[in-house]
Amino acid sequence: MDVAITQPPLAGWGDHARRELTRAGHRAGGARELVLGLLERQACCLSAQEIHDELRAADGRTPGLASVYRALEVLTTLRLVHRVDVDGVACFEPADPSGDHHHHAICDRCGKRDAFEDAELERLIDGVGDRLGYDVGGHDIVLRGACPQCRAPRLARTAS
Amino acid sequence: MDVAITQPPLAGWGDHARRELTRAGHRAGGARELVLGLLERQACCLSAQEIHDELRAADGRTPGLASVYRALEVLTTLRLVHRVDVDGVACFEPADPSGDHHHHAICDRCGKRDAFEDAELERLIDGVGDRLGYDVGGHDIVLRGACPQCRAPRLARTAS
DNA sequence: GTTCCTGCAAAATTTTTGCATCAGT
DNA sequence: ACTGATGCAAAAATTTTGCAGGAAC
Repeated sequence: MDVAITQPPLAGWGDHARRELTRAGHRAGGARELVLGLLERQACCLSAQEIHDELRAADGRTPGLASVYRALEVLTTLRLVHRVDVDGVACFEPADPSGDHHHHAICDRCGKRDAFEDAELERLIDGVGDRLGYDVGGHDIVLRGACPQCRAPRLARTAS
Repeated sequence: MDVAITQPPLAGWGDHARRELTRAGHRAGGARELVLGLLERQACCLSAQEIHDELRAADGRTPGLASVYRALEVLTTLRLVHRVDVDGVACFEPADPSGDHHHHAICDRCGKRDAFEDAELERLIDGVGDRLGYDVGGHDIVLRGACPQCRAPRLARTAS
């Protein structure tokens, strides 16, 4: 199988991120730690608003939305999280320290976001960058369509 | 060469789009025609604001920004233009009636947007969709990095 | 003469910034 | 104590919507 569906949260990412934040001279504030702690438990990307809502639902203490954005900005700048544009809104997810990364398939119908990775795809993309003469720093791939669950009903209907 | 850099505007796209608009029961208003006419001459994607500014610079008559958005919405719905998210803002470009499409490389430094296509990449992406069980309706690939022009100076400096 | 299209303004959404205050080192 | 981090509110940027008037068919 060439395509792996990445499910589990990234092991050790949280501590790695905390170390890097300290190393970059950042203090351990409450809001950023909450954002970090949430991302740490997350398999796939979340928007700033979703992070804010999740934190409000989970803890009683909710950081301000602005602090969520500021935390995400710092984390993105330090390349500890990746920013992904999903349908016009920015989503964020832990970045694998090893450099591995995945891409996303987003369901048109239910909004579900799946992650996948494919080594051959990465190789091909690198080749494209080279041939374009670009010094490629990163890339994003987004598939849009109907996820297996959402497409199933109409497959069944068609088959009947 | 596997990678083609798509440069020239899409021949015949404008007329195709006008036909499709008529067929869908849309009237030939002034604002949409201006947007269409600009996109027709464009090689790569433009944001709504860029379209608005270009039209103001070119013609004396400038359609309202809202009309630009409305025109783009209609064109996108009819699949006559593709919408691409570039760094958080929506950009639009003519969609090839043949179904061919390209992707983008965006320069971190100068903001230049290049287009490229790669048949093998398309095949691979299709395969990924299949293996995920998605009924893939579309996909976007964006490369970010330094374009040949912007990376050249620092290559020269490194070499000296 | 309908009905759609357009422009303007207002609203909604998403993200950023200013500033006073609080907290970490 | 010093300086960064936070919360709140205001501002900015982007996109959508309401409505009255104008244009296409």
